[in-house]
Amino acid sequence: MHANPARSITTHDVARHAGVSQATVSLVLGGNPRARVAAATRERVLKAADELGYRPNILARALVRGRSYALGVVVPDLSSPFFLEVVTGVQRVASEAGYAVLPGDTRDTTPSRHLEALRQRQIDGVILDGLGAATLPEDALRDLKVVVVDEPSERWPGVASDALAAGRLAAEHLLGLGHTRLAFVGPATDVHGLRMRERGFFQALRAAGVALPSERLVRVPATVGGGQKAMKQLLASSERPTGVFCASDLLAAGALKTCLTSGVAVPGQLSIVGCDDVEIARVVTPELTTVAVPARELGARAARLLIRQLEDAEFVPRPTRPLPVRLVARGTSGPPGDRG
Amino acid sequence: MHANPARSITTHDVARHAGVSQATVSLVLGGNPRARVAAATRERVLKAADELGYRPNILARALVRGRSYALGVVVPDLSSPFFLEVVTGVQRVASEAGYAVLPGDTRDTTPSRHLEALRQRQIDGVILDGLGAATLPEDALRDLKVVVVDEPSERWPGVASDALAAGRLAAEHLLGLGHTRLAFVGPATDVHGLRMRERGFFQALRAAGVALPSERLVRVPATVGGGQKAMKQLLASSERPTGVFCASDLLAAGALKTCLTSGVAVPGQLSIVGCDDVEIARVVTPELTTVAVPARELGARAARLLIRQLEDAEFVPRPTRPLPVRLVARGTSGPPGDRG
DNA sequence: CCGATCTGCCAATACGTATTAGCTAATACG
DNA sequence: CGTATTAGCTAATACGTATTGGCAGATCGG
Repeated sequence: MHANPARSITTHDVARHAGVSQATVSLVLGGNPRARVAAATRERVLKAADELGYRPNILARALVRGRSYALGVVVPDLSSPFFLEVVTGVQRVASEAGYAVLPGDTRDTTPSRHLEALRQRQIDGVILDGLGAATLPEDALRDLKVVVVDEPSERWPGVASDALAAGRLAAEHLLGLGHTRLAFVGPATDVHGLRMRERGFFQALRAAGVALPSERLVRVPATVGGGQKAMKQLLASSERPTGVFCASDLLAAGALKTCLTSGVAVPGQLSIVGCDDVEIARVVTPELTTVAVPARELGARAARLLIRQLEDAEFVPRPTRPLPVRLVARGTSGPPGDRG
Repeated sequence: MHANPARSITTHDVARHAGVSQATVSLVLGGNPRARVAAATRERVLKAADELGYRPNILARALVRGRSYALGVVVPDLSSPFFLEVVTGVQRVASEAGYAVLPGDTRDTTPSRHLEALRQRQIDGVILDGLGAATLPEDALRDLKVVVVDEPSERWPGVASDALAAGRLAAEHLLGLGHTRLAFVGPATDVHGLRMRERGFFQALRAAGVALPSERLVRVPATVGGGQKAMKQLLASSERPTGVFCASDLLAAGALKTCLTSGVAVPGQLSIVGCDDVEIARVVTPELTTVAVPARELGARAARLLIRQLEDAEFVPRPTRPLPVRLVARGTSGPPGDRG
């Protein structure tokens, strides 16, 4: 009935136009540089391809090569600036290398279901961040290359930030300012990176001989709203903390907001330290003191690690050093009891 | 040499296991409900597919059907919460309908180049937002279904918010509070939606007989930094405005920040109205008065419109009414000269 | 009981590309 | 000049699925 009105240019068209076979066109344009083709022929093919505006059909290529040149990235929540930044890093590196990226989060699905959808698209590999990858069912990742972010694993290679140091730096900063009544705000989670932030914080407190009673350990969802709620709770507690470490900047922003609207001076009466150093840290007033985590770099490295595995069958990933984090002292931290 | 170690289950495998032909399997599983297959046979095939854990190879399907079930979304900047929200809306609807989404921005590439990459992936259609789509080269979109967001066009169907009303509502809100020394802060852009916000604002001023001298029209990039810069400029001007409309919440957040750090009371000495109502509007203190734009709904509708075109060849998109916006009065606006 | 009609299935082919085995012609070498 | 070798190309096939034309058997009408 209807011949496709605007069928796209194929290798067959190029072949006809250049007076060679389709196979030869494929040899020239198929990306295989070691193919033996006479220089003159190669020229003719390239010229014909150019004139016709040939563009390879990546789907067809994927089908025959068994490689789709597409990667998945799965995070809990793409609206979280931290994860978004990770994905951005992945995107940059991947598209540079000719890979497409299919980002997805698990806000309205489960990791397994999402991975299933990705598998049907024949993605070559996937980057997992913030999912507690260890708890995923065995075969959700079958014959898929996997790289995990911020989560050490026997099964898969990964990249990580120095989350332990993040917690420690926050603690040392507050302790160094003279705070001893401290609080921790974070989500109840089995995500390794977040657990490590927490652990680093408590280790440093213990090392300094500072105790933290359980009423100053507040568990809330890692959102702005969670931060507000946590701070309300802390302000109402019998012995108010003078320094609070929030496991993410969103939490810290929420905590700060509650302070400002409750008339609690920051950092005069209360110091707040966040974690991540995402844009929001510099938007609120005063700007957040926080621990900078190289999210984009994490994503970029994860992508490189994954692609390297895909392109080089020999490549065996070695465990890598965690990426350093650093404390960025800004406006929400200062000595305790200082009203100015 | 190496037979694929874990080749996935194909229709052939299912066929063998069920004792039917591959064609029959395809008829049963190929999604074509009007296929004539005996109930008993259909059962056998479904059972076999289930037992083997068959999952269709979408790439192969795409190749033969000439449809990839993948959509592109192109925006200027995915780190902008507004565009991100649009993309989220697209994602939701698209994945519901079995389409994959390839989001991309043009921060480090051009629209044309990005579209070229998407074309090679054989995407079925693309949603464009904030790109000044009218200026795209003709054939960057050849044989692609296109839907534009916030941009009326002869060539392509689209969905839009009532950007004119957004500007007008902001103006009327400020005028209604008694402000007459107003300012506008926005990017220099040819993006239609942003132009309309601007136009709506100025129309309402004119209707009220309020003039706005050019020194109170400030052009800066639509970022937090841009907002800070713009506000610095306005505060330094000979006749300070008492009310400022910023074309986006990021700008407004930046403007607010400059006020807070400069000791200018908001809304006591200066009122600020943003636009978009993204999360940041409720994170800053005081919370931003802003015009809520249904970004996610825009994305969702754009996706539905695009998919509808793809699935139903008969479907002819009709121009649609712009989505309503509404003013959300929060903490950054109040009567002029009020020091409280 | 025979032709017509319909049902249910399958063989074959196509989609666009990559890859391999093999063919031809040219070159090398004795 | 004859044979071995190589360079350069092509025919054929595969990837996994969808689709169509047709075939065998069943059903129906008279």
